[in-house]
Amino acid sequence: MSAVPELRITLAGAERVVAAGTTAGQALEADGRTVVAALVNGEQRDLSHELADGDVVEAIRIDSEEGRAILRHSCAHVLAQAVQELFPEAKLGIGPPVENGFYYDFDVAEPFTPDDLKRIEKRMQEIVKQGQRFSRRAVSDDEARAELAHEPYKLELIGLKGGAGEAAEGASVEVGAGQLTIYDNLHPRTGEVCWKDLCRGPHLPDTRAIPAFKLMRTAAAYWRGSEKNPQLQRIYGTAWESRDQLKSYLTMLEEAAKRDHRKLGVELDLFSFPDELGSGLAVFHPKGGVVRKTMEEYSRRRHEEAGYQFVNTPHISKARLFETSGHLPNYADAMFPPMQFEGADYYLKAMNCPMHNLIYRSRGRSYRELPLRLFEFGTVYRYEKSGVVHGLTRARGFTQDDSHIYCTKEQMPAELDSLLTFVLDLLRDYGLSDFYLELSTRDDSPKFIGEPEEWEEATEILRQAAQKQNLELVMDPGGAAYYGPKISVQAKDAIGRTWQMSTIQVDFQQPKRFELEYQAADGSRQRPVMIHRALFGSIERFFAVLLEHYAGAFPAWLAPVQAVGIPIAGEHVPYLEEVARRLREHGVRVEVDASDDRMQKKIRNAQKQKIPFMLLAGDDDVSKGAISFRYRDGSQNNGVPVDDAIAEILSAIRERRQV
RNA sequence: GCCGCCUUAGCUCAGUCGGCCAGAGCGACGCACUCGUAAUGCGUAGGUCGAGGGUUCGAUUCCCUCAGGCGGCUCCA
Repeated sequence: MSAVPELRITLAGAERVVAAGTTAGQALEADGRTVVAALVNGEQRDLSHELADGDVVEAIRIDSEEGRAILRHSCAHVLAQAVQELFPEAKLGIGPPVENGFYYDFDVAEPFTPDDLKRIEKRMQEIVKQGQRFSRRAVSDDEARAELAHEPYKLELIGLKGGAGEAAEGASVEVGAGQLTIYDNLHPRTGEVCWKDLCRGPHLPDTRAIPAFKLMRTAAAYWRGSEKNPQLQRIYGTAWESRDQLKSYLTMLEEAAKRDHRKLGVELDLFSFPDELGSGLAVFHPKGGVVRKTMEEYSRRRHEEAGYQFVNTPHISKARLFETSGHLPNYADAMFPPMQFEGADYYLKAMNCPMHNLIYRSRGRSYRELPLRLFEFGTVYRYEKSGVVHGLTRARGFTQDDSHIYCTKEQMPAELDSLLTFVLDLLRDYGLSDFYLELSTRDDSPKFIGEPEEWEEATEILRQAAQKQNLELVMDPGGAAYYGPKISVQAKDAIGRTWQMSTIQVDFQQPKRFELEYQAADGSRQRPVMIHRALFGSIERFFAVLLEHYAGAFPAWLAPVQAVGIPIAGEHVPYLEEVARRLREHGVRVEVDASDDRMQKKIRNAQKQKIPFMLLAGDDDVSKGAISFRYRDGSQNNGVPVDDAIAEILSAIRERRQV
């Protein structure tokens, strides 16, 4: 034993010997600005964490995902401190980091105003500038209770310790499973405790290590995520490792706002939500209608090729059908209330499957018919609560490209496999290319019905089908439909947001409830398995996703107006009309702008309408039997012979190419 | 459904600390202009200031209720 005991540690992969009492920060030679925390034996620790013999230490940089989360969490503390200084009666909820930012929940008598937010942000800046130290201190449960006697929500969390996963989304950052800790914010010179919070950590070394943050908005949120609990006032903020990063995040938000489908829908005259119809009910205008028609026609063709049969079903039905399907007992409150007449209750349909089951059942079925694939663009109506309606992505009336596949259990693996491939291929044709898959399974919630063995079997088959696609597979326990597990295809759009697109669900329940049967080769009667599958999810939602993905600049095959003729002067209109006539013969959606606007204005208008091809013609073009292209990016291709121009447009449309 | 904010012309937005005929730009319509790659000029029409109720001598403005929208929460078969 030497006088100064030594520790053997592994630092960034290399063996090292350091003096006892060395902190993670010292070992890493961390500046506390770029390296803000440490990973010790796989656990996140403060830089001030004292190392033990055998520890494996790695740096956490502020510009890593983990580092940003720590930064944001620390920033949430600063927010809470500022709020409690300005509103001493505010009680603390939880304050975790979230994607791109953080929030903190407070119980206050009055909701925060935009003005309050400004004051809070200003106070936060002062705290950041002051450079208060985050200091960790272990406490017993009883000590914590005594110190936090005036914080009822924190006391509740202490009581839930260990079951933190169930306490609330994000509560695990307050209380981990083991020892409770409190973080004190210490004044940089006096060392006096300015503020403290129950927290598992880790944190930045001090508040000055927060390079850039901004408070974003306020909102109410239920305590511990349950509508039975009181609502707290939540403040959302964002924080980044540099001012530039903050700025580019804010720019990204602006870009996202610009391509919001609700805004583009008005600007491009695609659809609207007349108040007279009611919330969540859209009408498609001619330009939106033609995009939709094109999407549907292509989908129909592909389904035909893939062996689907087309069916049609009505929009309302007697209650009995939805009792049989199990929807009414389980999901009555998501359906519009019934209409009564002729002594019966009629419901607007909220799903197509029960009606497809009736088609299956309309006569005896042979194993030779399976897999039987029924397809319908089926419009459904769901009573979405008033606060959740959101443009076309969350509507009360929408059309599913819905199909139900009836097959034998043995056919299921092959069917699911080809189904997933079909779905992904089709999505790629619409221009989405970045996917991952999510497998939603049951948990022990009572909402899931059916035998656990059936669930396991179906889940396993889905998992295998998913793994064959060589895509990332994310598990979603508890996210299944009540009747069976599902795979959903999540697609990333042009600015990196993910959207749930197609879902594929296995259902053992409805075949039982509807007593669906087929006659097997051996003459016995067997029960088919049912696979629910919507590719777009809903046409309206898919429309919105594509609209945002392309920021309104649809590829030529989908664009409402594919080409517009722009005469240099009025005398060139007949020439362009002739070009347009020839294009129309090939089914191209083309207009000639014969208005008395100036040519430059016509270009501007076409540009704003995001029309793929502008066809200009003046004397030069007319004399050569040519036209001049202007594309959406502003580039030109002048004097192109009309035949070549037509060929170029047709090939872009045929190949579904973005131009 | 819950919390907060919002609703003025087709669109985007001024304005009214309660008071004469409520404004602009874009768009629409009309006239002139006929122009080579993102806005020609002039003129005209267009609003029971989201709906209903209340306070007031007087309400677009203040209060209440409802509808619709936005941001969250909860929910999303």
